Amino acid sequence: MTPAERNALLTKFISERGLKSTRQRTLIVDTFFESDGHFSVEELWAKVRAQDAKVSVATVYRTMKLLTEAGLAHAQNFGEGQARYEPAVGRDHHDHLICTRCGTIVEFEDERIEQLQSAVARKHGFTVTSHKLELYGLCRECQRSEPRR
Amino acid sequence: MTPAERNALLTKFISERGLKSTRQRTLIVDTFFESDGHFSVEELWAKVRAQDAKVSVATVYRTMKLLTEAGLAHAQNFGEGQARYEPAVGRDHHDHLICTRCGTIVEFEDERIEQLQSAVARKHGFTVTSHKLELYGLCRECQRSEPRR
DNA sequence: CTCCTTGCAAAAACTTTGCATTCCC
DNA sequence: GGGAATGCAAAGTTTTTGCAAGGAG
Repeated sequence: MTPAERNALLTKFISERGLKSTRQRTLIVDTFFESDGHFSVEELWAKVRAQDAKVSVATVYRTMKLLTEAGLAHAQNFGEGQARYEPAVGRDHHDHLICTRCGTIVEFEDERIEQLQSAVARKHGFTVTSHKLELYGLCRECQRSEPRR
Repeated sequence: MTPAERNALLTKFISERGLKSTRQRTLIVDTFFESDGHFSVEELWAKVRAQDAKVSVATVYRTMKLLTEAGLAHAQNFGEGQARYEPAVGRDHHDHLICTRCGTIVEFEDERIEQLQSAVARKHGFTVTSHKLELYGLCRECQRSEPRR
């Protein structure tokens, strides 16, 4: 999805709710979508402050909450004690492979797994609205540099 | 696995490391394994304090960390901002179906999903050591009592 | 006796909130 | 001008840690 399309969605969301578009908001949102990855609030804050040193963490938290409510970002919890956000719109659903040594996160998707998940849920009478699949291990590089001991 | 078997593992772990078996430790461990479920530290602490009012949270945290290192418990992070622990040994691996309305947690396992996960990891050069699969939605009861609007 | 463990309270890490001020529209 | 957003600092949460006192082996 293009920045223009994303901005259209955001503008709509903001105007529908009587919210306002501010310098900080714009900066945070642009920074977040610029390089898509998986940001912690702290990392995002660092990037934002590089452009405007006076933006407070609170504003970053508030903006990410807003983006999440607008459906433009998803909060992921990889068990590090702090949430990570990732862009959410215009991207296919995907899951994560996480290297426990270097922290690399690889995204993947597998239609067959999704289907099996639906089947399992159905069997238990559940209606599934979302899911989270994370595989933890060592990436190729870390397997090399950290030989079995 | 029987309490006896579990205790054997724990005793081994403790003696191997020069640790000690204390009243509090025993109480917390027994309470944790007694009714297997998914406890937050706070819930576990409440149960423990019902038997010994003077046990501190810190001890519960320290004991659960110990159990985790010993491989007898696993920390799960369902994104509530606080971790939940579940017994880990002598049970087959399983994943979770979580009702987002009433909080019910159903465990399931599916060999085919596991196989597909391995295949995906291999394709990306990862060696997987663990994984987490959670399906979020409404359980049968909550679908009934919360009709579509 | 030794040194591990505990309780307590303080500290840490992450996130939210209250309030006066500033800024959109 | 008026309501919304910001910055700041204070407060909340959850978890960890330092230290003196107590306890297991």
